[in-house]
Amino acid sequence: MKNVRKTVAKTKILEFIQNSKAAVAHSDIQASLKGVCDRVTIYRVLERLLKEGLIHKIVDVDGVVKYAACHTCENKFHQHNHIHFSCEKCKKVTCLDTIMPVFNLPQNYILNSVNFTVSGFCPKCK
Amino acid sequence: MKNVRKTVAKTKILEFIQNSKAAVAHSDIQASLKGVCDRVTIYRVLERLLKEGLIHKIVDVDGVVKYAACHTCENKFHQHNHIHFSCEKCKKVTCLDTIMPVFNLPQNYILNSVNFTVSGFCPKCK
DNA sequence: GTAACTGCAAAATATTTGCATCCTT
DNA sequence: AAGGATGCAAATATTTTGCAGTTAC
Repeated sequence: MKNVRKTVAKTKILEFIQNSKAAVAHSDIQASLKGVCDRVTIYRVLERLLKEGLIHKIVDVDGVVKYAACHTCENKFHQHNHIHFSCEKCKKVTCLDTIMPVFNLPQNYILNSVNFTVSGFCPKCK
Repeated sequence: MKNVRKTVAKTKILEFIQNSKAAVAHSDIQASLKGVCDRVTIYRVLERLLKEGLIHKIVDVDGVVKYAACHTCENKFHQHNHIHFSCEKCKKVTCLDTIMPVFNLPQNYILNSVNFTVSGFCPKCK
């Protein structure tokens, strides 16, 4: 088992993600932590945070990769089958923890994980 | 209104997509049409096919962009709120036209489009 | 002290743009 | 003939990798 270390970069990046109401892209982090750490370090820290289960990764409708804190995840059990809402105007991606889509896969398909993204206008932009 | 032309590249690319059971990536098309047309042409043709509503674009769980024919779309009305299934073993993405997830957005959110991707194992790989 | 982490350079990928030329209508 | 489509070169963007030096524990 790999040792997990607490570093400045990791702390700052995690704080930034946790303090953001919407999911953030690599470029958002880079802009916010200008001078604090390298582009590459951000990629590597994000990878670790994902592996440690502190954040989750969202690929939004446009193919932009974003990250959000795992507020709703209890410990090891990641419950990511909620919907991510992507606003077409302000471009913000938010996790709609409150609703959960209902569906059944056809026979013989085995479900592992779910990535639901819907887009439209958020309450502020509508 | 822009004029729409029928060209060799366009015909071949559309055929290839329509004959594929799973959604295809740019690289799949390129591999299949080696020598027939340029990388850049493929990008541009895909753009046109999208605009003309003959194919639709899927960003899969890994962020890979894929394209599939619009079998289920009647003319102008694109009904893309079906689920895309991404197999973790064979990496194929298929459209599950038969099922439709049920959900309700929280108040004041306006829904425009939907992108549902689930992953796991397809019947062949399970 | 050791293994994890970081920064910098560079490679690998993916996508876009400009422009001269070719082809469909 | 005219304007859309294509090929090639090159720019841009995004992510990954290698490696030497630094830091957390």
